[in-house]
Amino acid sequence: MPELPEVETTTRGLRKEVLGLRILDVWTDLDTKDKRKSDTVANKSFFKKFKKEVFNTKVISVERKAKNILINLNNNKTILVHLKMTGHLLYGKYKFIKNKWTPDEKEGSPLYDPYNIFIHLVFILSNKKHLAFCDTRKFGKITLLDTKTAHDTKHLSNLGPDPLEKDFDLSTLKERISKKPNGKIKTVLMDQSIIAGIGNIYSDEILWHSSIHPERKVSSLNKIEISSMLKYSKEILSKGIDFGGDSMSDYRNIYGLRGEFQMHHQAYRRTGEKCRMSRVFSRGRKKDCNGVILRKIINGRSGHFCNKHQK
DNA sequence: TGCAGTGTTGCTTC
DNA sequence: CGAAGCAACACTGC
Repeated sequence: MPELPEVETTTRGLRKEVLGLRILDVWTDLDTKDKRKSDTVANKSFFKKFKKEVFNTKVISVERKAKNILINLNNNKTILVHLKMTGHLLYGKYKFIKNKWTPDEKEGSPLYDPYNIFIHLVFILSNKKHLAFCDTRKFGKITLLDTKTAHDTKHLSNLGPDPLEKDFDLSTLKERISKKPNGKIKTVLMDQSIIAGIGNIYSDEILWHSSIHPERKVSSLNKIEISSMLKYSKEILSKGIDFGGDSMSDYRNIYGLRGEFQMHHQAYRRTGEKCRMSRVFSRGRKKDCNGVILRKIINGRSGHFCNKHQK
């Protein structure tokens, strides 16, 4: 479920563990004929070039751009990783047994949570540890770019600003969403070319806190509502990072451990449960919403929202 | 058992 | 051009 907070959590982990290390080798079992993946490591001939180019390079910095992870190397190349639906980057000591990579418990890399790990690519690092790319559904993308022009490539050039950027303010949000006046707000919040980093979970949460129905047309939103979305976009995404990401499904940090944002969902996957919104009036009097969380497919994604307070 | 549902994105179709 | 549908893949849960 990697959205901005999960990708940021992984990026911070990498920054802590792999800066300064060299890449001594790369292994993969990916091999697809899918033309859309011809410029990624899933393509055999691309992987050959990739392996040659990253051989013996040193990791000098790690950054995040929207939901992309950029690992900058000392040869002016950048490894770009997009986790898509089920991708993880895991750091630790692994062993290769029976054609499969497994965490080496003797070396302090415990078997991760009760889910099967599908390691499809492994970087062998100069400290004898590994950076493993684990991706059940194999949607993930790993490619190599020139550092200097990385942001001008098709992978990154069409991304809108990220709500956690300091200068992302009310006028930025207004200007960005106004590009899709007829769009449903949930869909527009998730459109990476409009605003980058928000996906299905966080859009549901942001709209619940903002008391806005996910199907509201952008052009119908007033200034107060847009301010509210701005406030909660920053607040909820930051909270997601503070809790180490959302592991309701299979996201894990680089140590294979769960984040905890799923314990703080108010809307996402709470279908049929009672809405927890309550309004506080003067003299501390509180009024509960008493609504129920509904689930509805909105432009192909399942949206969760309160039938009462989200208007 | 079988099928609907799953965090993302990008290509195809209308 | 823009919006919607669907495909990429493999597993989980009802």
